[in-house]
Amino acid sequence: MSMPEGHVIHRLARALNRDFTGRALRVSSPQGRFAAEATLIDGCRLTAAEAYGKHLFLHFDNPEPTHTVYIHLGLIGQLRFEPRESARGQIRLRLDNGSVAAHLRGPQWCRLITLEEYRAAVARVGADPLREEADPELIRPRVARSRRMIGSLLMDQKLYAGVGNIYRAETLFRQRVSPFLPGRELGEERFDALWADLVALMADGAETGRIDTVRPEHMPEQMGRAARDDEHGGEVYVYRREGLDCLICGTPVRRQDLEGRNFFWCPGCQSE
DNA sequence: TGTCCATGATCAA
DNA sequence: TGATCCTGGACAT
Repeated sequence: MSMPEGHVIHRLARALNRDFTGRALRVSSPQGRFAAEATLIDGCRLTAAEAYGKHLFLHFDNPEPTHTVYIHLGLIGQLRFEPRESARGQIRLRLDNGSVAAHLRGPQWCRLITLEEYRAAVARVGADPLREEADPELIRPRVARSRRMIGSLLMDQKLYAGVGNIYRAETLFRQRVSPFLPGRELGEERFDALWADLVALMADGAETGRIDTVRPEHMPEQMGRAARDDEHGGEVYVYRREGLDCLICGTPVRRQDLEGRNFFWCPGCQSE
Protein backbone atom coordinates (compact mmCIF):
# COMPACT_ATOMS: atom_id res chain seq x y z
CA MET A 1 0.00 0.00 0.00
CA SER A 2 2.23 2.67 1.06
CA MET A 3 5.82 2.04 0.16
CA PRO A 4 8.01 4.47 1.98
CA GLU A 5 11.31 4.15 0.19
CA GLY A 6 12.80 7.32 -1.22
CA HIS A 7 10.88 7.28 -4.50
CA VAL A 8 7.59 7.60 -2.59
CA ILE A 9 8.80 10.61 -0.65
CA HIS A 10 9.92 12.31 -3.87
CA ARG A 11 6.54 11.63 -5.45
CA LEU A 12 4.83 13.18 -2.45
CA ALA A 13 7.02 16.28 -2.68
CA ARG A 14 6.16 16.62 -6.37
CA ALA A 15 2.45 16.24 -5.73
CA LEU A 16 2.55 18.80 -2.93
CA ASN A 17 4.45 21.25 -5.10
CA ARG A 18 1.90 20.80 -7.84
CA ASP A 19 -1.24 21.21 -5.76
CA PHE A 20 -0.34 22.86 -2.46
CA THR A 21 2.58 25.26 -2.79
CA GLY A 22 2.01 28.93 -3.40
CA ARG A 23 -1.22 28.92 -1.42
CA ALA A 24 -2.20 29.66 2.12
CA LEU A 25 -3.20 26.38 3.73
CA ARG A 26 -5.44 25.42 6.59
CA VAL A 27 -3.19 23.36 8.84
CA SER A 28 -4.56 21.22 11.65
CA SER A 29 -4.01 18.07 13.64
CA PRO A 30 -7.33 16.28 14.13
CA GLN A 31 -5.57 13.66 16.22
CA GLY A 32 -4.11 16.39 18.44
CA ARG A 33 -0.49 15.33 18.69
CA PHE A 34 0.65 18.12 16.35
CA ALA A 35 -2.05 20.60 17.33
CA ALA A 36 0.10 23.26 19.01
CA GLU A 37 2.52 23.32 16.08
CA ALA A 38 -0.27 23.30 13.52
CA THR A 39 -1.73 26.42 15.09
CA LEU A 40 1.56 28.23 14.52
CA ILE A 41 1.50 27.70 10.77
CA ASP A 42 -2.24 27.60 10.11
CA GLY A 43 -3.03 30.06 7.33
CA CYS A 44 0.59 30.38 6.20
CA ARG A 45 1.63 29.87 2.61
CA LEU A 46 3.48 26.70 1.64
CA THR A 47 6.53 27.88 -0.30
CA ALA A 48 8.12 24.53 -1.19
CA ALA A 49 8.09 20.81 -0.50
CA GLU A 50 11.42 18.99 -0.64
CA ALA A 51 12.56 15.39 -0.38
CA TYR A 52 16.01 14.28 0.74
CA GLY A 53 16.13 10.51 0.88
CA LYS A 54 13.21 9.44 3.06
CA HIS A 55 12.96 12.87 4.68
CA LEU A 56 10.21 15.27 3.67
CA PHE A 57 10.39 19.00 4.36
CA LEU A 58 7.51 21.45 3.98
CA HIS A 59 8.56 25.10 4.06
CA PHE A 60 6.05 27.76 5.12
CA ASP A 61 6.29 31.54 5.05
CA ASN A 62 5.77 31.65 8.79
CA PRO A 63 7.01 34.85 10.47
CA GLU A 64 8.05 32.77 13.49
CA PRO A 65 11.47 31.06 13.53
CA THR A 66 9.79 27.74 12.89
CA HIS A 67 9.27 27.59 9.14
CA THR A 68 9.47 23.96 8.28
CA VAL A 69 7.44 20.83 8.92
CA TYR A 70 9.78 17.87 9.03
CA ILE A 71 8.12 14.54 8.26
CA HIS A 72 9.45 11.01 8.28
CA LEU A 73 6.95 8.27 7.43
CA GLY A 74 8.91 5.42 8.96
CA LEU A 75 7.71 1.93 8.19
CA ILE A 76 3.97 2.43 8.32
CA GLY A 77 3.33 6.13 7.90
CA GLN A 78 1.34 7.42 4.96
CA LEU A 79 0.48 10.75 3.42
CA ARG A 80 -2.63 10.65 1.27
CA PHE A 81 -4.64 13.13 -0.74
CA GLU A 82 -8.27 12.76 0.19
CA PRO A 83 -11.52 14.63 0.64
CA ARG A 84 -11.46 16.75 3.78
CA GLU A 85 -14.22 14.69 5.33
CA SER A 86 -12.28 11.48 5.15
CA ALA A 87 -12.01 10.67 8.83
CA ARG A 88 -10.65 7.15 8.82
CA GLY A 89 -7.94 6.57 11.37
CA GLN A 90 -5.86 9.02 13.35
CA ILE A 91 -4.84 12.06 11.33
CA ARG A 92 -1.68 13.61 12.72
CA LEU A 93 -1.53 16.40 10.18
CA ARG A 94 -4.03 17.82 7.74
CA LEU A 95 -3.10 20.30 5.03
CA ASP A 96 -6.19 21.71 3.38
CA ASN A 97 -5.80 23.72 0.18
CA GLY A 98 -9.51 24.45 -0.13
CA SER A 99 -10.37 21.61 -2.45
CA VAL A 100 -8.44 18.59 -1.18
CA ALA A 101 -6.68 17.56 2.01
CA ALA A 102 -3.29 15.95 2.53
CA HIS A 103 -3.69 13.55 5.46
CA LEU A 104 -0.69 12.29 7.41
CA ARG A 105 -1.20 9.10 9.42
CA GLY A 106 1.18 7.02 11.51
CA PRO A 107 4.39 8.92 10.77
CA GLN A 108 7.58 8.11 12.56
CA TRP A 109 7.76 11.81 13.24
CA CYS A 110 6.23 15.13 12.34
CA ARG A 111 8.02 18.14 13.79
CA LEU A 112 8.09 21.88 13.34
CA ILE A 113 11.69 23.03 13.00
CA THR A 114 13.80 26.12 12.44
CA LEU A 115 15.96 26.93 9.43
CA GLU A 116 19.01 25.94 11.40
CA GLU A 117 17.53 22.57 12.33
CA TYR A 118 16.53 22.05 8.72
CA ARG A 119 20.09 22.65 7.53
CA ALA A 120 21.45 20.27 10.14
CA ALA A 121 18.96 17.59 9.13
CA VAL A 122 19.86 17.89 5.45
CA ALA A 123 23.54 17.74 6.32
CA ARG A 124 23.04 14.40 8.04
CA VAL A 125 21.52 12.82 4.96
CA GLY A 126 23.77 10.93 2.57
CA ALA A 127 23.80 10.91 -1.23
CA ASP A 128 20.28 10.58 -2.64
CA PRO A 129 20.17 8.90 -6.07
CA LEU A 130 17.00 10.86 -6.80
CA ARG A 131 18.55 14.29 -6.33
CA GLU A 132 20.15 16.04 -9.26
CA GLU A 133 23.08 17.38 -7.27
CA ALA A 134 23.79 14.12 -5.42
CA ASP A 135 27.50 13.38 -5.44
CA PRO A 136 28.53 9.73 -5.04
CA GLU A 137 32.14 10.84 -4.62
CA LEU A 138 31.23 12.04 -1.15
CA ILE A 139 30.40 8.51 -0.04
CA ARG A 140 32.80 6.51 -2.21
CA PRO A 141 35.73 6.76 0.22
CA ARG A 142 33.57 5.87 3.19
CA VAL A 143 32.29 2.75 1.47
CA ALA A 144 35.78 1.87 0.26
CA ARG A 145 37.16 2.02 3.80
CA SER A 146 34.35 0.18 5.52
CA ARG A 147 34.52 -3.32 6.97
CA ARG A 148 30.72 -3.43 7.07
CA MET A 149 29.03 -5.50 4.41
CA ILE A 150 27.56 -3.75 1.40
CA GLY A 151 24.10 -5.11 2.26
CA SER A 152 24.29 -3.07 5.43
CA LEU A 153 25.93 0.02 3.92
CA LEU A 154 23.16 0.36 1.33
CA MET A 155 20.59 0.74 4.10
CA ASP A 156 22.64 3.40 5.89
CA GLN A 157 20.80 6.67 5.24
CA LYS A 158 23.94 8.66 5.98
CA LEU A 159 25.43 7.00 2.90
CA TYR A 160 22.73 5.96 0.42
CA ALA A 161 19.77 8.20 1.21
CA GLY A 162 16.38 6.89 0.19
CA VAL A 163 17.41 3.30 -0.45
CA GLY A 164 15.20 0.83 1.41
CA ASN A 165 14.87 -2.91 1.76
CA ILE A 166 13.50 -3.50 -1.75
CA TYR A 167 15.96 -1.35 -3.70
CA ARG A 168 18.82 -2.78 -1.66
CA ALA A 169 17.94 -6.37 -2.49
CA GLU A 170 17.13 -5.68 -6.12
CA THR A 171 20.18 -3.63 -7.04
CA LEU A 172 22.53 -6.13 -5.38
CA PHE A 173 20.88 -8.88 -7.38
CA ARG A 174 20.96 -6.95 -10.66
CA GLN A 175 24.63 -6.17 -10.22
CA ARG A 176 25.38 -9.72 -9.04
CA VAL A 177 26.96 -8.50 -5.83
CA SER A 178 26.93 -10.58 -2.68
CA PRO A 179 25.33 -8.68 0.20
CA PHE A 180 28.05 -10.01 2.49
CA LEU A 181 30.92 -8.40 0.61
CA PRO A 182 32.64 -5.80 2.83
CA GLY A 183 32.63 -2.27 1.46
CA ARG A 184 36.41 -2.29 1.30
CA GLU A 185 36.32 -5.23 -1.10
CA LEU A 186 33.66 -3.78 -3.36
CA GLY A 187 35.98 -1.93 -5.71
CA GLU A 188 35.42 1.15 -7.87
CA GLU A 189 33.68 -0.67 -10.67
CA ARG A 190 31.00 -2.30 -8.58
CA PHE A 191 30.52 0.87 -6.55
CA ASP A 192 29.86 2.76 -9.80
CA ALA A 193 27.55 0.06 -11.12
CA LEU A 194 25.46 0.03 -7.95
CA TRP A 195 25.17 3.81 -7.92
CA ALA A 196 24.17 4.02 -11.58
CA ASP A 197 21.63 1.26 -11.10
CA LEU A 198 20.07 2.98 -8.08
CA VAL A 199 19.81 6.24 -10.01
CA ALA A 200 17.99 4.49 -12.85
CA LEU A 201 15.76 2.23 -10.75
CA MET A 202 14.70 4.93 -8.33
CA ALA A 203 14.04 7.49 -11.06
CA ASP A 204 11.74 4.97 -12.66
CA GLY A 205 10.07 4.31 -9.31
CA ALA A 206 9.53 8.01 -8.72
CA GLU A 207 7.99 8.27 -12.17
CA THR A 208 5.66 5.27 -11.96
CA GLY A 209 5.05 4.84 -8.24
CA ARG A 210 6.06 1.18 -8.50
CA ILE A 211 9.27 -0.70 -7.99
CA ASP A 212 9.91 -2.62 -11.20
CA THR A 213 13.36 -4.09 -11.50
CA VAL A 214 13.01 -7.05 -13.85
CA ARG A 215 14.47 -6.56 -17.32
CA PRO A 216 12.12 -7.50 -20.18
CA GLU A 217 14.23 -10.47 -21.25
CA HIS A 218 13.86 -12.05 -17.79
CA MET A 219 10.12 -11.53 -17.51
CA PRO A 220 8.24 -14.83 -17.68
CA GLU A 221 4.69 -14.74 -19.04
CA GLN A 222 2.91 -15.62 -15.85
CA MET A 223 5.08 -13.60 -13.54
CA GLY A 224 3.45 -10.21 -13.85
CA ARG A 225 0.36 -11.31 -12.07
CA ALA A 226 2.10 -13.24 -9.33
CA ALA A 227 4.36 -10.32 -8.55
CA ARG A 228 1.55 -7.82 -8.45
CA ASP A 229 -0.37 -10.11 -6.13
CA ASP A 230 2.53 -9.85 -3.76
CA GLU A 231 1.42 -6.35 -2.98
CA HIS A 232 4.65 -4.40 -2.96
CA GLY A 233 3.45 -3.09 -6.28
CA GLY A 234 6.10 -4.07 -8.77
CA GLU A 235 7.92 -6.83 -10.55
CA VAL A 236 11.11 -7.89 -8.87
CA TYR A 237 13.83 -10.54 -8.97
CA VAL A 238 14.27 -11.51 -5.33
CA TYR A 239 12.35 -9.35 -2.87
CA ARG A 240 9.82 -11.58 -1.05
CA ARG A 241 10.44 -14.40 -3.51
CA GLU A 242 11.90 -16.79 -0.95
CA GLY A 243 11.86 -20.37 -2.21
CA LEU A 244 10.87 -19.42 -5.77
CA ASP A 245 13.26 -20.11 -8.61
CA CYS A 246 15.66 -17.32 -9.55
CA LEU A 247 14.47 -15.79 -12.82
CA ILE A 248 17.98 -16.06 -14.25
CA CYS A 249 19.67 -19.18 -12.89
CA GLY A 250 16.83 -21.18 -11.35
CA THR A 251 18.39 -21.47 -7.89
CA PRO A 252 15.80 -21.02 -5.13
CA VAL A 253 15.81 -17.47 -3.79
CA ARG A 254 16.89 -17.30 -0.18
CA ARG A 255 15.81 -15.13 2.72
CA GLN A 256 17.99 -14.29 5.65
CA ASP A 257 17.84 -12.00 8.63
CA LEU A 258 20.34 -9.20 8.16
CA GLU A 259 20.57 -6.82 11.11
CA GLY A 260 16.93 -7.32 11.97
CA ARG A 261 15.54 -6.98 8.45
CA ASN A 262 14.59 -9.57 5.86
CA PHE A 263 17.12 -9.78 3.12
CA PHE A 264 16.42 -11.68 -0.11
CA TRP A 265 19.09 -12.89 -2.51
CA CYS A 266 20.07 -15.56 -4.99
CA PRO A 267 23.07 -17.63 -3.87
CA GLY A 268 23.59 -18.71 -7.47
CA CYS A 269 23.84 -15.26 -9.02
CA GLN A 270 25.31 -13.42 -6.04
CA SER A 271 28.16 -15.70 -5.06
CA GLU A 272 30.57 -12.81 -4.91
C1' DT B 1 -11.61 -11.14 17.52
C1' DG B 2 -6.76 -11.75 17.87
C1' DT B 3 -1.89 -12.30 16.21
C1' DC B 4 1.66 -11.41 13.18
C1' DC B 5 4.06 -8.81 9.98
C1' DA B 6 5.67 -4.85 6.96
C1' DT B 7 9.06 -0.94 1.94
C1' DG B 8 11.97 2.43 9.09
C1' DA B 9 14.44 4.34 12.67
C1' DT B 10 15.53 5.36 17.65
C1' DC B 11 16.70 4.30 22.19
C1' DA B 12 18.55 1.72 26.19
C1' DA B 13 21.75 -1.46 27.71
C1' DT C 1 20.70 -6.91 20.15
C1' DG C 2 15.99 -6.15 21.57
C1' DA C 3 12.07 -3.26 22.80
C1' DT C 4 9.44 0.28 21.14
C1' DC C 5 6.63 3.42 18.25
C1' DC C 6 2.83 4.19 14.77
C1' DT C 7 -1.24 1.80 10.90
C1' DG C 8 -3.44 -1.63 8.44
C1' DG C 9 -3.64 -5.95 5.78
C1' DA C 10 -3.44 -11.05 5.88
C1' DC C 11 -4.43 -14.79 8.18
C1' DA C 12 -5.92 -17.87 12.07
C1' DT C 13 -9.40 -18.87 15.36
